[in-house]
Order: sequence, then C-alpha cells, then structure tokens
Amino acid sequence: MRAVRTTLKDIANACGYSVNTVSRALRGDERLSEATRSLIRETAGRMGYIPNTMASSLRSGRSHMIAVIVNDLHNQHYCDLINRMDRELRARNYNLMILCMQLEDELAEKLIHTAISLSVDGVLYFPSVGQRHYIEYMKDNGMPFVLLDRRVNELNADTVRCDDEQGGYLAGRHLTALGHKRFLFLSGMEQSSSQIDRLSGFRRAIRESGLREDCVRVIPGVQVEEALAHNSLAALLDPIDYTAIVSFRDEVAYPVMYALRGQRISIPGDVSIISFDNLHAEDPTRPLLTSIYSADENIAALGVRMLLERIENPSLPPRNVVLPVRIYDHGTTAPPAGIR
Amino acid sequence: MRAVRTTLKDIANACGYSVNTVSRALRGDERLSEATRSLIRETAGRMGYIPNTMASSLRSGRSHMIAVIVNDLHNQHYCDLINRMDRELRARNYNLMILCMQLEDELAEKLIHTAISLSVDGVLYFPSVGQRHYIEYMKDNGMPFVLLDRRVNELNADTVRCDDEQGGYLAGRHLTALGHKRFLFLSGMEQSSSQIDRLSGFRRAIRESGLREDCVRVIPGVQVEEALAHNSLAALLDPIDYTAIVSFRDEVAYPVMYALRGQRISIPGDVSIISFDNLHAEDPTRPLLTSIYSADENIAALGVRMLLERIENPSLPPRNVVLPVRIYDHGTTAPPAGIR
DNA sequence: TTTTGTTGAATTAACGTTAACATAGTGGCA
DNA sequence: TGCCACTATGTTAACGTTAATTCAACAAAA
Repeated sequence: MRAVRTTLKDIANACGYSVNTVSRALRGDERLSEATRSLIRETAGRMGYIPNTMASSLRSGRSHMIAVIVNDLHNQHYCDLINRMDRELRARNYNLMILCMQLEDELAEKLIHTAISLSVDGVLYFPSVGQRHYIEYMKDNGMPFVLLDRRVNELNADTVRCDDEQGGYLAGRHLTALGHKRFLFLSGMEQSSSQIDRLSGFRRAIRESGLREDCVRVIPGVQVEEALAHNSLAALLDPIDYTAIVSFRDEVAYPVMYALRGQRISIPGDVSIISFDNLHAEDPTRPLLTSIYSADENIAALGVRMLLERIENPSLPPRNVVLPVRIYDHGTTAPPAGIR
Repeated sequence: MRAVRTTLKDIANACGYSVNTVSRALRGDERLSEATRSLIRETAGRMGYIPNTMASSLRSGRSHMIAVIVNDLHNQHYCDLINRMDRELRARNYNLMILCMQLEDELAEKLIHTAISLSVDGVLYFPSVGQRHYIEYMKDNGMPFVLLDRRVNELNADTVRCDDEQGGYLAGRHLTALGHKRFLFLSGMEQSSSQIDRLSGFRRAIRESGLREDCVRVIPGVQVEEALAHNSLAALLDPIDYTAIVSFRDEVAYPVMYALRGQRISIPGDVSIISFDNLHAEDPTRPLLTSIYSADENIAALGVRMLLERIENPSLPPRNVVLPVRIYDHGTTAPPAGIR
C-alpha cells in the first residue's frame, strides 16, 4: 500500500543521467551545465522527490538536524527559546528536533543516545541540576553541543546564559533605590545556578545599600511549589511584613500576583513585585510584570550561532558567554506605601 | 577532535565475530548461542556502542521514530498531549520527535517533508484549518499518520478527537439546567471543527431547552483575540447582559476570569463560566475552571495506538474515533444570581 | 557408513546517497 | 597539428546496517 519513494535513481532513469549527476544537480553543484541542472530539478520536482536524510547523512556525515533536549515543555521560558532557535536554524537550513525528557532526569541519557543515534549534527542542551554526567557523556562521544541558560561549574564547554548574579543585583538595587527595606524572596524549586546566582546577587545589592541581610525573608522553592500545589499561596505570602517581592521566575510571579490581588492588595501600590525571564513580554493576554532578562543579544540566537560554529570548527576553544541583563520595567514596582 | 563512533565492525573485530553476528546478537536473534550473544553484548557495552539509526533505518526501512507536527508549543493543550504521547511511545520502544510549525501554516508542508525525509515510521498530526492539502500529501506519500483533535471532512483517514458537538451540548444543558437564560459565547480564533461543533452543540441545547437562539451572544474569535491583545477584555465583556459565559477553550477562559474578577465580579456568584479542554486540571497553580473534555480514554494514548496499528497494517480501513466527553466540574458554574 | 537435519556462524548484497576519481569531448594556443 | 586545460558527465566505492543466502560442523537417523 505504501507508495514507494522516488529516489535519485528514478530521476536518473527518467531523464537519462547518472545518479551522481542527479545528486549534484539537486545539490546545486556549479560544475554542471545550467540546462542539465534545470532539467533534472524540474524532473525531480515533477516526480515529487524528497531526499532521504538517512542515506545522505550516512554517506556525508551531515544530517542538517539539530536536537534540543529540554526538561519540560510546560515551561514557557523554554518554549520561547525553542521557538526562536527553530527560526534561527531554519533560516540557516537546519531542522530542529525537540527531544523532551518530561522532568525525568534519567531520560537525559536516553535522549542523548537518541540524538547520537540519529546522527544529529549538534545538540542544544538545557542542563538541570546533577546532569554533569550526561554532559560529559556528550563530550566523550564527540557530539557538538551548547549548554543554555545555566552555569555548570568546572565544565569546559560552550555555554550561553544570562548574568544571573547581576540580574539579582539589579533587582536589589532597583528596589532599594525605590526605598524598599523589607523583602520577600521566592525561590525556585531546584537549586539551579540561576536560582543561586540570582539570590546571591540580590543579597549583594542589599548589603551594598547598607541594609542588614535579615531584611530578606527567603522562602524555599519547595514551600513555594507546595503552596501553589495546595492553593495556599495566600497563606504563604502572609504576614505581609515586606513591601517588595522578588520572584525567582515569572511563572511563579503570576499566580502570586493573582493571589495578592485576590486579597485586595494592590500592585505596585501596596506591594512591588519583580521577577526574572521577561516571559510573555509580547503576549498581551498576560498581566504586565516587571522582569529581568538578557539585555539585547538573544540567548537562543547566540546559542544557535555558537553551536554551528562549533560544528564547523570542533577545535575551537570552548566559550562561556554570559549575557548582560537589564530590567524590563512593566510597572509592577513603585516606592513603598510609606514614602509615596 | 570528534571521537569516532563505535560501529558493529569495531565490535566484530574486538571479539572475533562477523559484523552480521554482532548485529544479530545485539538485536537478540534467537539463533545465536547464549555465550556468543552475551560476549558480544558485553563487549558492545564496554565499547560504548550506540547504534546508528541512519544506517539501520536505511537498510531495514524502520526508524522507530515518530514525528508529531504541532502548530504552536505555547498551546498548553498540545503540550499536554505531546507529553502523553511521548510516554506512550517510549513505553513501546519508539522515539518521539517534535516538529513545530510556529503558527506558520506554510511550514506544515516543510515539516511533512522533513518527516518523510527522516523516514519516520509515522506522523501524529494536529490539523489546523486549511491544511487538507498537506494531509493529502502525506497520504499520497504513503506516510502512516493519525489526525488528532480535529475533524477534517471527507478525508478518509485515521482520526481521534473528542465529541465537540456533544461537548457544546453538555455545556448548554448544564447551564440551562442551572437556570441560566442569557449567554456569552467566546469563540476561538480559527474556524476549526472544534469551534464550529462546540457552538452548534451549544445551540442545540439552547433550542432544546425552549430558549430562543438570540439569548446567546456570540463574540467572534477575532474580537476575543483582539481584546486580549489590547488588554481590553473588560470592554469586550461589557455590558454584562448575560449570566453565563461559555469559552471555546480554557486558555481564553483564564484571562476572562481574571478580567471579571478585576471588575469585582464574582465567579460563579455573579457569572458562571464553563470552557473546554480541562487544561491544567492537575496543575494547582492555575485557578479552578469547570471544563469539558474527553471522558476516560485518552486522546494521546489512543492516537499512538492507532498510529502503531496503522504502521503494522497499512491496509486497515481508516478509523474515525470520536471520544465521548464529560463535564469536569471545578466549581465555576452556579445558578444565576436571581434564582439563588 | 551414508544421509539428513540442526545449529551457529560467515558471506554477500543490498538500502539511497555522496565523494573521489576517471573520462570523453571541447576549444585555445603554440 | 599536437598538447593542455577545461567542462560536463560517468564510474566506482564507500557510509553502517540488516536480510537473504551460504556454509561448516556436528549429531541423529537410516
């Protein structure tokens, strides 16, 4: 029942050239006469030829496929980045294949296997905690890859990420400059580098402004997630002994805003909130939220570029790019009520 | 620099068997002695062998890869389904590759090309409006596929979807039974089969209950999206000449709820709201929302099963499965204020 | 003893493509 | 006229795997 796919051979037979000539014509080899090339191309088009990546890649060692390995598709931050990477790659004649590990850490190894097995040309990898082992595995197997979004210590590999420490610092300086003196810091679930750096940057700003460290109440990620899970966010935010909230990421900040507004607490009138990722900045169906993110250069575009350069030139020394960040002020911060 | 991948040949040389024997050992061929098989397998493990899908697929015609082609990763409904399909497929020793068309319809054809080009064994396809052409293209190319979530008329192809007409009907019957008499129906952006069926089912229920059709104010999807895009949802929902809202999908219902609550309108006290997809039912960070969705059988699991059956047996007559739906009552509907 | 069957493995030929090399035909130039 | 360079194409061999076929060794049956 299955239609037999047209091959180079079929085209060759159809227009009386050798298979190799057909292959060259379709790849746009310069050394063919214009007439031949266009005849072959036209014939191929008419016959509905679709090249066989398997065969081509097997022979040439190039598949023009890039895999992105991602933890969880429900994380909109990742989806954003994936979309951008897809566009970047497509523009460069590559295809992006998304491999998703569904929050199951052990799947990472399997997905790396899959990527190698499929002979993808490179891998874009969002490392999560404790995956150094898998990353080294890629390295050992000579698979070109770029790490995104997170710092992995003492691993000499291409990395693109935001300056999270500086981000945390900016948040702190922004809020202290407005006059805030008591803060609630909502941590993320995992002890990722982003989490750690953002908090430590924030604390640096606090110290610099002359405030004592204990003016920051830090809620561990576990508690935040639990509160979200049991619809008890309001309780978590109580007592309101702070005038500003720093949320580790936008997706936590959103429900927090809903919860506060549900308690008739005005933002930023009563409480300021600032967060990270600048998520949904272009999605007007989401509430505005002041957020910190990469200043200009896009992490996705840069990651793609670095990966392609690595593929071209495997002996390049690894680069560790830390992108500067800035505050995207969407109006959810203001001076505290007292000094307005 | 790039490490050379271990091949069957390397293993064969290492343990003194022929390449073919190694291949058979690794595939678990019964006709080898137990000793040989375990020796080869152990050697392969030690040498870090990763099979080459390209070569294997080229020869055997089976890649054990399934592609899912999806419009937009930001649509959480799709992400949910993709996650489930991934799990189902993995359990059956298949890999899922996600190809995303970024809301650009013309990309559909390109992605189908990619899928064929990669010799995937089958395609899971979420059709959107006006893609019949691409679907027929898959059919013509003999690529096994299953259509998900939508009805595509007069196309004889495997399809799994929910009974949207019945869903709309259930919504209507539920609300009229509670005593509601004036409704706002928020349409989806595209004129998809789901959209059309849900509205017509809803109207059927209205007629049946003896109400006149004009008690339903239908807002076209374009207007809904525009309001979302310009943060003017509140205006869209005004005047509140209705006691119940039916939203085409949960992701529209959420911002609507926020907007109403922002206007101090209580749900379901002042206005009831019901929607479709039962999205985030297990994500407690989202507000509760009464929603309609497939009753028991899961669309993802069933779709995967149907696809694998189709692959096994290409001559099966196409099946069109319409799953029954039910209301998942999460408390956002109540009798209208007047008759409480 | 010869024949037959069984087991375990090797050999060979593909799959569709591309890279390297080979070759035939042309035109230019001394 | 002979030689070279160049252009346009063909031939061959590989990529890593698997399927079909063949083969060798041995045991059981006649």
